[in-house]
Formats: sequence, C-alpha cells, structure tokens
Amino acid sequence: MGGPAPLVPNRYRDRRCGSLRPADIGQQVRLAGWVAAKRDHGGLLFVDLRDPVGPDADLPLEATSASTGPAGAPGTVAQASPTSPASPTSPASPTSPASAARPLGPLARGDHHACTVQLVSHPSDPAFEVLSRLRLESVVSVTGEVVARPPETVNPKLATGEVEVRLASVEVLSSAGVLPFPVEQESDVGEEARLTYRYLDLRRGPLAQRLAKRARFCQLARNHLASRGFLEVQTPVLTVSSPEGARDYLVPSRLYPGEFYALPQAPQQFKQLLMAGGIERYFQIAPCFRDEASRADRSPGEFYQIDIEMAFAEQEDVFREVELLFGELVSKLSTKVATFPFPRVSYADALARYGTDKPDLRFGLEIAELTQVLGGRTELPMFAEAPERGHAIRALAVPGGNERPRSWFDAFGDAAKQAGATGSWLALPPGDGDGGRGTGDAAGTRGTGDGGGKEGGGGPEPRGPLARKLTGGEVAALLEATGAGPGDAVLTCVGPAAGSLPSIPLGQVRAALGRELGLARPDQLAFCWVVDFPMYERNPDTGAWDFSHNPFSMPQGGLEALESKGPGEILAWQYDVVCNGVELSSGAVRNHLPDVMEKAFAIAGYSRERIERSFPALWNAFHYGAPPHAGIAPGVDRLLMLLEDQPNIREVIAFPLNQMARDLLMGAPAPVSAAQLAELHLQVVRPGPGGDGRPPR
RNA sequence: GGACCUGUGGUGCAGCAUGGAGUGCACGCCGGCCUGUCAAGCCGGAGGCCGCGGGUUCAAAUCCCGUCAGGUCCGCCA
Repeated sequence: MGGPAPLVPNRYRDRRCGSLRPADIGQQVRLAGWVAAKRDHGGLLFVDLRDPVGPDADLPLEATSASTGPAGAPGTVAQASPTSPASPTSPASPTSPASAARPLGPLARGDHHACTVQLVSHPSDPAFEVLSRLRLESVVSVTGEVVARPPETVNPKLATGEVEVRLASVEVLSSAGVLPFPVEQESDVGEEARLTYRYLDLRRGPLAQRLAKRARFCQLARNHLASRGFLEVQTPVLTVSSPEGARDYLVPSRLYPGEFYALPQAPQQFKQLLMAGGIERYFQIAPCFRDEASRADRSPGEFYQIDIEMAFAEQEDVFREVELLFGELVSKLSTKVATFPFPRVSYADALARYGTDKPDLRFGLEIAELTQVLGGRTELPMFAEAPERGHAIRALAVPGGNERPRSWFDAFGDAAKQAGATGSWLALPPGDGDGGRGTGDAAGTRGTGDGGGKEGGGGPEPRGPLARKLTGGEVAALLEATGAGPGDAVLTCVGPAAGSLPSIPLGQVRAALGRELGLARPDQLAFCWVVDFPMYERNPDTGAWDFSHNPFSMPQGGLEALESKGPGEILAWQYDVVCNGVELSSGAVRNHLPDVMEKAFAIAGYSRERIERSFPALWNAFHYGAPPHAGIAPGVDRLLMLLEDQPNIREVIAFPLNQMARDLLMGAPAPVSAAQLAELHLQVVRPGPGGDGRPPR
C-alpha cells in the first residue's frame, strides 16, 4: 500500500495545517484550507484553519519531510503541562501518555482536532479585515509565521495546540455563503440535509473516515486476492435481462427499437463463463444493480460485492479462501475479534436452534427442542397432540422475563399466531435465596392447579397460562431444557415441524432479547457458515417446487439424488456466510453438468428449451468442457457496516440514493427531453388518472 | 403492494394525549461592543403558509380525512 503522500509545495500551501509542531516555530509557512471557526475579539481575531480530508496516513508523517526539527518526534504531541510549559527550543519535551497525546496516525483523517491550526490576526494586519468578514467554510490560502502559544493558552485538544500562526497575508480562494447546516463534527443533522449537501457532510469528517476505511478495505481485498492467485476481471455493466431474481434496471437501446440492455444484478453468469474460459480463480469488486425495495442494510440501486469464483473447487476450498480474506480484512481494519475457522451450522439446525437462517452467535440463548420431552406426555392438548399432528414444541428462556408485562407475552402470542403457530408462556418469580436453579426438584407434583398450597416448599410457584396446565415435572423439564431459573420466563411455541416453523417466532424474540439485554459483545464478530440449504421449497401459493436459492447450485448427491429423493429432501451445495445475525453473502458449488441441470430445472418446472432460451451462454458453455467450480460474493457495504458499527448502509457509501431510490444531491431520476425519448423509441405512460403531479426537484 | 413513525424560522428540537394569539429552547444569520479565545463572550435585531389540501369547531401547529416528503419494518431481494 502506498506510502504517505508528500505534500508538494505550490502557490497554495507548503505545509498542512495539522502538521505544525513546536519544532516548526520560527518558520514562515503557507497554508490552505477551510475556515473552520472564528473567534473575533474585535482587537484580536482567531481563525481555525482546517486541512482538506487527505489520504489516510499523510498527516503526521508529512511533518517529517517538511520539518527540520532534530528530535522532532512528529508523530507525537507533547502535552502542555502547567509546570513545565513547552519551550520553543525544546521540541523534545517529554511526551505525556495522557489524553492530550493523540495517536495521530489512525485518527488523522477527518478528525478536526488533528487537522486544524489556529491563526492569529491583529487589526494592524492587512489580512485582518478580510478574514474577519469571511464566513465559515470559506477557502483561503494564508501565509504567516509559526509561533509558540503563550503557555497558558496551549490547547491540548488540538494536535497543533502548542503553536499558532501569526498571520501575514490572506488570499481568499472561495468565499462561502450561509451554510445549510453546521459543518462541525458533533452537531446533529438530519439525513435529508446530509444527502442533499453530501459534500458538506463529507467535510464534517466521520463520513470521510468511513470512505477511507472503505478504500483500504478494497485495496486490502485486491492485494490479498491477487496474492492468492485470483485474477481481477471486469465484466459488462450493460448486459441482458435475466428472467430470474430481482427486478432489473433496464437501459433502452437506441439502435434496436423495443430492445433493452439490463444492468447486472450480479456478474453471476459472467464469472461462471470465466471458469469455462479457463480462468482458474476470478475476483472483482463488482457493482450489482437491483431495482428492489430498500432497507436499512440494503441499498437501492447499486451495491458492491467481492465477487469470487474458483475452478476445480469444492465448498471447502471456498471456505478456506473466504476465511483467509476475512482474516486479513478484520485484522487490518478493525480491533474487533473474530474466531477462525468459522463455525458451521446447517440450515436446518440454524432454523431449529436460532429460529433464523442468519443466527447471531455472539450469545447462546438457544431454542430448546421439547417435542420428545413433552409431546404426548402431558394432558395439555396443544402439547399432547403435537407429535401426531406433525408439530414440534420449542421453547426459549427469557432472562429476567418475570418482570415483563402481560402485554409483552401477549404480543409474543400474536406473533406466533401470525406465523401459524401457537405461543404460550410461564414465568418464575425470583427465588427467595435458597439458590434453586429451578432444575426439577419438585418432579411429579402438580403445579398450582386449583390454587391450594402456596409456598409449599420447593421454591416459588410459576405463573402464566402454562403454569396451571403443566405438572411440576413438566415445568421442571421445560426449565432444564431452556436453562431458565427463578426470575426468568419461558416462552413455548407449537406448530408444524416443517421448516422449524415454531422456532421462528422464538428466534425473533431471541434476536430482540440479544439487543435489549446487551447479550452480544460489541467488539465481537461471530462469523459462521450456514450450510446444507435445501435445493427446493414448496411455493405456498401454487404448491409447486421452486428453487429455494440459486438455480445453478449443484444438488448434493448429484443426478442420483434428484432422481431418488423427494424434492423437499434434496440439499444443495449452497452456503451463506453470516456474521452477528447479518447475512453477508451466499455462495455455492455450481452445477456445471447439463444433464444434472436439466433434471434440476425439470423439478422446478422448467423445460430444457426454457433453460436454453433463458441462459443460452451458460448452457452452451457447459457443453464444451467446463470445470467444476464454486464461488461466493460477500457484500462490501454490509461488511463495512459491521466493521464500522453503522446501522445504516448509506453511512458507508459516498453518494447513496435515499430509501425511495432518489438521489437528493444530483436529482436522479429525472425526466428527459422528448427528443431523447424519441431517439430511444420510448413513450411515457403516466400511472393513474391525471398522472402523478409530482413537481420536479 | 402494505404497516408504522416523523414533518414547527437556515439547522436540531420543545409545544400536540386535554384545541384558546406562533409563546418557546439551542445553534446559525445580521448589527454593535470586546486583545488570548479555542463550540469565545456580552448586548440588540431579523427571520414562520407549524409540509400541502380539505373537514370538524366560535376557534386548529394541536382533532379527523386525503396527499406529498423523509425514515423504519413486512412483502420483495433466484
């Protein structure tokens, strides 16, 4: 990775504002930047001049090249100590480890405290009048002399806080109008304004810092993958619409009336064609375009993937490469901790134990399976009849759940019902000190039942709808399986075992508890592989079998499995990499065998002709010798969200569209001229009566 | 396609459940004072279609309906 960019002196500047140190005292310097703050005392004017956001590492090191200070230690800041003020001639004053000594390297970029210097001007200066009239965020080039600040005015918050620049001249390079919002780091600004004036938002720092992180991320990924023998290949942005998947962005063709290009939803087919072309290992930081509704973690319009494909590879080969890549990225870009190799959980297990196919493994709180324990063995019909109805019984402990209001349990019941299951609960009053962990002490005795003996001996009595219906032994089994104890609650959910349906409402509660109770360590990255996805799933509306994921995935067991197993039993060589409850990517061992492909598509109701018609390039390519291959495509934006703890994907993108896929800065999308439409053979049909009366922005 | 939250001087918010004069707060802006501040301070001032349109009411920022804009979620994202 390139070294720090040296500052080449020119007519605007010969130093960066943030680089000035006591070692520079006495030097004449020329600085350029933004007016970040003004403190006008009438007879004395202070101006904070701020550097542009520059490449990551250059601020502290640049001082070495420019300064002549002998023991200057440019990367450290000597703290102003009240007893021994910094002497102008001794830059080697003891460096204090205290808070004032900022580690300039990592924080330099975008932190206003690290890239600002104070200018001082008196009314006698010719520059005074000009400068005092300038508004904040005007851009100036100034000259002056670096002087020591009087000891009592040293500002330990600034990297340059021991010095200031005695102003000699000012050249106004660009004067700023009244700002739409403060360009100051801490102020709270609405996102609409930030998107509309993205360049001002960038100047504020944190966003620019995330872009710097993104740049390093991409550079590290490139270097790492190249060193592992992956060839970076760019694939077309104008391609053909594919019949499967998300809605396409279309580009009308001028030359061919009525025909359209499509922007790729992913370079999926191209990368497989590269495999057929004998490119052994491919990668690309690839733009993907999908015209779908957005979410906080899903950008409308375009997003980026580290697209990877490997020939002569199996699942294990992909896993190894991704773990190496992620290891590189996490260790170089983050202080968070991850465990390698990533644990694996099957799709079926993930659903059963976590109620989701993207489990957050930073905490336990697993969903317990109770079908064998309670099914058919209790008088409660919901549980008793579960096995014969093909239902499963699942349960989840709620730490401290006894404190929760009735409405919270009711809401869970509603959620379960909505999912097609039945939820119920019991709660355990806090123990009275004899430390019972609630594991089956009162086996065999009835629960509170008809309200007879309270305080009967073995710990507090449970309450809630289940408490009245289950025997003490059954309650004990419930507690043992879930690990619940005094003061906790237990949620149960019963429903069709297929697809672990009763786990899903419990999984939603589990995820919510993880957030509410702070169960997850914030500095942990709990990666995992979710493997063994089903190849097909039944369409609930039509009853037909659909591909549950990528139709080009190789079925486990190959042709034989397709012919001998029921579609619902067939697994695919399909995997997800998940971190902290976030799906980062899907991948698969691809199906490169035309006869297997034909059979696989037939189960989903596709004829051979339809495959040929829909995917002619791949279909043909696989008839001329294609290697077995596998790949994956981790999302750049989502990975950065995780590394940077950002709740919203727009925070890691320089110029994002808003939720409604509108670019508030550029004004896209926008109408085009009648001439442009005519050239493209297009006519606009406005929806609804009277069209949409939306004014252009 | 659906649900919910939000919309009040340039910015960020309070006010709204229980209608009674745009009463506010912080920042910014304009003017004045001010030689050691660092988010400078002090004094004064300007700036509002309370998103927009309807309705209820003697009276609407406040209640109701619609609509537009921003956000979050469900559907969707092979």
